[in-house]
Amino acid sequence: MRHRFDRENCSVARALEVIGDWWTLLVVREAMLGTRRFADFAAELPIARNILARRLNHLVRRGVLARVNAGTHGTRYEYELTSMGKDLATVMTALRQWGDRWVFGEGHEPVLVRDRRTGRPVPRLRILDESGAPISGRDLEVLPGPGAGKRTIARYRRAARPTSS
Amino acid sequence: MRHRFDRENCSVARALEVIGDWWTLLVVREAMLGTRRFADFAAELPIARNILARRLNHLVRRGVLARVNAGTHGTRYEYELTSMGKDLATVMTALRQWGDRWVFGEGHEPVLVRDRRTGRPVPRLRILDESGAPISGRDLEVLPGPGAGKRTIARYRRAARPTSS
DNA sequence: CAATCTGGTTGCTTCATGCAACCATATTCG
DNA sequence: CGAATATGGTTGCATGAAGCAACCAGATTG
Repeated sequence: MRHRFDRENCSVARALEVIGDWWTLLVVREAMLGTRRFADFAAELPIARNILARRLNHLVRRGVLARVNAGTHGTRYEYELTSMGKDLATVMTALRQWGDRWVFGEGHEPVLVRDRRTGRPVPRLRILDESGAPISGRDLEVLPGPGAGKRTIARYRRAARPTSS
Repeated sequence: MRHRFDRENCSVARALEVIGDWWTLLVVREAMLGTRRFADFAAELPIARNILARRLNHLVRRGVLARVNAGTHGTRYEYELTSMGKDLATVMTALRQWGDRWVFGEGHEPVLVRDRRTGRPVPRLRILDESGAPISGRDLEVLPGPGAGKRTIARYRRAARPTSS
């Protein structure tokens, strides 16, 4: 059976357990673009309908989407992003910018995201310190956090290796 | 057969084609923590060895990792991040912070990433404009970019919908 | 130069994904 | 109101991806 990251003590792994399945992040992307109904997701994405149903259910169960009743004469569902889902905007932006840069290349971006107020494109996300200055990769230090388990602690004791730049 | 995003005109989809497979991003995470050799990846991650081999090859072919010869009496390989790979730090940080916040919750982070110079944790990534002020989700506007195909353009003409907050 | 370690590959099994057909309920139209 | 159609799925089957264990060639060590 495919390995699950459900019990893994790592935020990246656990995040992937929620949004790491094939198609899942594209479903979220559609939701961010305003898609709300099953048929519209199915029309925008070349995804199999049974898989779409599974992904939507999964995202609802995990709290990324909410299923709201939109029927007038009975029940008819729509899907909307929760706060948890909207908060994926940062992940989505990071991923889009990485793809823009390394897959398509500057000047060949398929979509442009800009600030409606100024009309200027959204600048690249950067890892900044509290004063707003960039932190270089070499200055990033990884160590066990308050929720670390024994295994994590052992591992970081074993490896006082620098993260790559 | 599983659908491929190879020809999709969307940076998110194309980025997922590179790093979206099950396990792939955790392999990259290990590389960022300093792991370089097959056996060490295998020891840190509960991944099947044939899948690990496949992932490493895929990442090398796509330019995220480089395979360098580290043998003294013959060929022995190590894997190191390329610039393309190192640039995934932003994606990784966004994903880790999202998992920290929504899966583990504040104060229960399994690992802490901090600025070596100050000892302070890395603040949350934010979508900022050029002057450093946060851009609200409501102010993000999505439109076809210079590399947009006909389908993308038609789609955005059809849908002048706001992105969610 | 024999023993062992490294870095995989191969074969088999099980699960995830894709495709097409089907179906119950909601909605619309005459 | 009743018939026609659209919506939002589910089910069954085929194929490919991931897990497991055994195996193997070349590199390294004693």
